[in-house]
Amino acid sequence: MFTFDQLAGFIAVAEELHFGRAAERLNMTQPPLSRQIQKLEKIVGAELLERDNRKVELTHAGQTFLEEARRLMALAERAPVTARRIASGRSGMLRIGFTAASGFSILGPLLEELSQIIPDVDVDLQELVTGEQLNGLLTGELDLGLARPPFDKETFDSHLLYRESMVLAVPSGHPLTLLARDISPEDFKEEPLIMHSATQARYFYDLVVRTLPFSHANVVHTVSQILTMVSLVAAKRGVAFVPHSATLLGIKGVEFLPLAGGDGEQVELHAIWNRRITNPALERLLRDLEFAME
Amino acid sequence: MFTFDQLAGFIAVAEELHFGRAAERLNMTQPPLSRQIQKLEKIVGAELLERDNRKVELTHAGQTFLEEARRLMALAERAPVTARRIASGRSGMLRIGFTAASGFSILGPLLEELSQIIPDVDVDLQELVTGEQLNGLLTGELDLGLARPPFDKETFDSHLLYRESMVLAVPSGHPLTLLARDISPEDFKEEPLIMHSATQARYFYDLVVRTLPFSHANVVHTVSQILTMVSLVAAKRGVAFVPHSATLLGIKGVEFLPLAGGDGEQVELHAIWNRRITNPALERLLRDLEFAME
DNA sequence: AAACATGATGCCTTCCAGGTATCAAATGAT
DNA sequence: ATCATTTGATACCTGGAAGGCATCATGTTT
Repeated sequence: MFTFDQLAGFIAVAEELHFGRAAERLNMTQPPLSRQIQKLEKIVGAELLERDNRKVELTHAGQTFLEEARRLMALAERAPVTARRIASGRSGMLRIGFTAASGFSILGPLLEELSQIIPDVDVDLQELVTGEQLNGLLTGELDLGLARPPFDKETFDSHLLYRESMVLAVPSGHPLTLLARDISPEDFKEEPLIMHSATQARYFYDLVVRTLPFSHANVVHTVSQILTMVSLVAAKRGVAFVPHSATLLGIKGVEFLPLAGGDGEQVELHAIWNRRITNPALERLLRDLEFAME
Repeated sequence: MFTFDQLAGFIAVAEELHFGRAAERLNMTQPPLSRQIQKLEKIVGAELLERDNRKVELTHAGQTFLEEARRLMALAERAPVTARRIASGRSGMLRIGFTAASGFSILGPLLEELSQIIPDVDVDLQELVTGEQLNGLLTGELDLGLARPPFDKETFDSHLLYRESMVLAVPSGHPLTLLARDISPEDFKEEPLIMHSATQARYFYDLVVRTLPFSHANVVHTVSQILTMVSLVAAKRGVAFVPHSATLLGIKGVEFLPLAGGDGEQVELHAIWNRRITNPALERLLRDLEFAME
């Protein structure tokens, strides 16, 4: 195999059509350059330059080999640059998982911010429930998750992105909309309830069970996605507890009523990542976002 | 700049994920391979492989650098093959000039033959009068010409491709078409004549002047292209001497009558090339066609 | 705890690339 | 015609780099 030095030598001679000047350009003397070209021609197996004692000319084979040589040199010069960009996190690919509910609120601004901080990084988005995200982070299929607790603090590091209160979604025209005050547990104890799945939407389920007194007897549906929930409310199947950002969905036929109390029923969205970071783009992102990395 | 050996070493390690096995594959021992990779990483300016004492893994930068390295190696392996193909004339580009008249007869079969002998050679065709072809052959803008004498036998070598007789083109229904014998000079001494240009179509002009007695007083048009000539005949502007292959033009309203005599009025088409051949594709073509190369 | 696996390091030798001096051949000037 | 000039090729030498062998360092397995 030939060497890059030989290629550079050939390109210089092909451009100067003069061994002496080419050698000067390469900061070397003429004799080794002559030998370089001879060796290259031997390796390539074809005469590339036609030279008599007065002038140097490219052969036809030399003309096309010159193109290939230039392409090789360009590629060889670009490759380390690309590698360094990726190592520094300025380029590459970031795979982000998000829960459907996080899409309403934080995803848009976050992507906007990403394109400012790491503009050359491709972002791959996947809608996944929290459990699947954690799994992806473990296997390395995911770099960053936008999900809700609980998760293993040993394995994962996180940053609280967003905290919002729960509201009660009711069909338009429902009697409760006439109340001029926040909703209390008393108000919905008779209402048919659309509830979160205990397995698929464990975070919401746990939160509601923990902070809002309600009767399981009232539960008429069990679903895992906020969007489904709000749609069912619009269809007058019952009322539901949803995060405040669900108001952004813009579904007609639903109204959202504040809940009295105010503290315990707050839901959190975290950015979560594996403490064993291998993706330089993620590293750079976290550094630039100044997330605490305890 | 890194070397191809370093790239090959990196590719082997990246594929085996094991220095020992990679070294074996490369027919070398493990220590120099380790150093090779270290040097490559230093040159590239990024960690490409993450290695502890138990396993080897590609970093993100390493993954993309691996692709670039493979591309480089593939390109480097292909380049000499292409160069050799061109040097041997099995590939490349052949620029052929032809006169309009030669296009009727020989060009089709010749191109057919070219695609058999040198299938990977691109053929660039240009319609040029003989003088322009000779000029192109001198400057190297043309590799082969299909033209008519005269030309300098010192500079150019040639091969007679085709010899055909001249015929008289007359409008359909012309009285001469009723003759049951070949045409003699007597027959057209009163006919209006469409003549070849003395400068632009010197070969035909000289030939006609030399071999066919006619009166300049009868000349009604002077043109340089056979096609124009035949079209004017069809428009009943007169009669014209054209090579036999003009019958292949398929222009309606024209008939072609044989001329008595038979020998002197033959026209020749030659393949002509510069004796200083630089294009390997031409060299190969001539060899394979078994043209005499005195 | 001992044996094993695996990548890194130290040291030696060989080989190759580059430098200097010079040659060979063709051109051009006196 | 001869001599100086130009320019690529060759001869010979030297320094550095790459590869091999032996060994180390460290983590895993039995």
